[in-house]
Amino acid sequence: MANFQKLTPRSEDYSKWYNELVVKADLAEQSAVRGCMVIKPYGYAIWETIQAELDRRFKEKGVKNAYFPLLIPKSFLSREAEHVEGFAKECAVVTHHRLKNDPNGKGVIVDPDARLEEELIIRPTSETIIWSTYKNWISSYRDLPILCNQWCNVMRWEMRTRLFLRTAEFLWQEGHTAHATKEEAEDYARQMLDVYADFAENVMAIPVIKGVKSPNERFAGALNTYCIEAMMQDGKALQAGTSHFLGQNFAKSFDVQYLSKENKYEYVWATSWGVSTRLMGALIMTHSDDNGLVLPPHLAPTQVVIVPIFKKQEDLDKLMTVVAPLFDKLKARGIRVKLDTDDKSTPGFKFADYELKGVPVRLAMGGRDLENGTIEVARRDTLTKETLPLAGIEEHIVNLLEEVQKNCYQKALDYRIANTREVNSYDEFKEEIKKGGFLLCHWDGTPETEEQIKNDTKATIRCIPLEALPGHKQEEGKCMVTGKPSAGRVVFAIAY
RNA sequence: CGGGAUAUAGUUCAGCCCGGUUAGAAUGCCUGCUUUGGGAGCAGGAGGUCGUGAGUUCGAAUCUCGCUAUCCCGACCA
Repeated sequence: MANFQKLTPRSEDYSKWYNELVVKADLAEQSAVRGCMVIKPYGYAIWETIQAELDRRFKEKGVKNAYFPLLIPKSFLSREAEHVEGFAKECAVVTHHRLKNDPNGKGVIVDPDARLEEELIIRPTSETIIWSTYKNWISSYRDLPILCNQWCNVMRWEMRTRLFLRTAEFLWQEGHTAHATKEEAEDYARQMLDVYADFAENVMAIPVIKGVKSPNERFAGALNTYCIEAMMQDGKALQAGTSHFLGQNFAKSFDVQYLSKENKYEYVWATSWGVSTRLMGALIMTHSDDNGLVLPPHLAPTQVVIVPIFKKQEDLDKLMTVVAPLFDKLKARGIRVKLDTDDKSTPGFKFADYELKGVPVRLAMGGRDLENGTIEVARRDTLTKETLPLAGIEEHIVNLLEEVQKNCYQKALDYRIANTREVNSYDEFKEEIKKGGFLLCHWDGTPETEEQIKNDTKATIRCIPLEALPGHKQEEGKCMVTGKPSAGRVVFAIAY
């Protein structure tokens, strides 16, 4: 094996480990354009599973997919003052529409005569273009609700980027809904939060805290922002999804009104909600270990890999009489299974490589197993293996995949619980926050106090939990900084 | 945008301080043989405008200046 390079261990340098893992597990790589990534086939396959699972859940909620343009007229972004303030600093602007040959013979230059009358903004999010369109779609209460989603790319010109976690261009879905009443819109924003939480926990095996954002962390232009927050293995928080109740802000900015049953004009109520390729970062930092990626089975492009161990073609032929039917049986059970008969790399290499790629279950069969009627079953999450009778192994594999899925979730949840603690004084807070994790504290509800805490410690309020966390009560108290009354403990953490 | 560093083979890096024929290593890649139950071994081979532009010099990867790009720290952001 000579100088094969292992991953940097997490304990040594967590962010180095992350960067290496993303590249070595073949998920993504840096592109020629600063801040933009190439998502490689293996990484994209995982994203496609995320898309498929979410898309199905959206459709169950009555959502339809649509597509709105990449480019947004600059004037649209001026309509909603608060909204534009949130994004103005990170927008890419299209100013010209033509290139021409450089008269000095050095390739092409931007044709100065081709300046756009109105500059176009590459979407940082699509509220404005969508609401300018919804205006044309809505005239009566009969047109409501409108429940649209789009899968697309957006661009936010970030200063500092990291693969999946923060890139200048990223993939996401953005849902945009229009409702007749405030109650319906608020309820819908909440429902979509539940969709996200259900998806995160049951498919990605990531435990999340459902909550509301404090005013400082709220989406620009929203009246209320709901979120799901997850804890990474280094104790930092990562926002995994958001759902906004936008009130009538965009309806008023774009003059979207409907005629009610009572023949009165009313402004429409709105929501928007989204998750992005950042979920890939959450996935990696929740489950993976020093040997590589760990994928929960529900998300793994390959759930089971079968590795026959052979020296000669005859050996493989013999093994195939057993392994090929097994492959078919597993496939028939709906398992995403791969049979690796490649003779160009050794079993040892394959074992290490499938571990790096996070394949949940690995089956190995060689001459000894063939004689004994057994097969070696290795699970990625625990790195354990056992030799089992081949007869009826499919049933075991089906159950094992579910067990791995559950274990991934439980491990992550145990970690979060172990690193979530109540803190009552600000002095204690300043010490505890250095250790990472979530701190449950009383806060007086003012942006000023949150700002002060952020300046002192870099910690922010990740959310105001909607329900009590396991092992903790929702209770009134006094703000740890000002001593003023607090309605309940909120979650503080250092965030990604 | 401030502060620091780096730029040499596909990748990671050595060489630079102290200028001198043909710029090295590891890994990866290609070929052949031998191998295959935890990242195989041996032999051979291909692969470089030394980021870019100027300057100093008989001579520059090496010294000087400009430019560009990347990375780290800060600021900004979710």
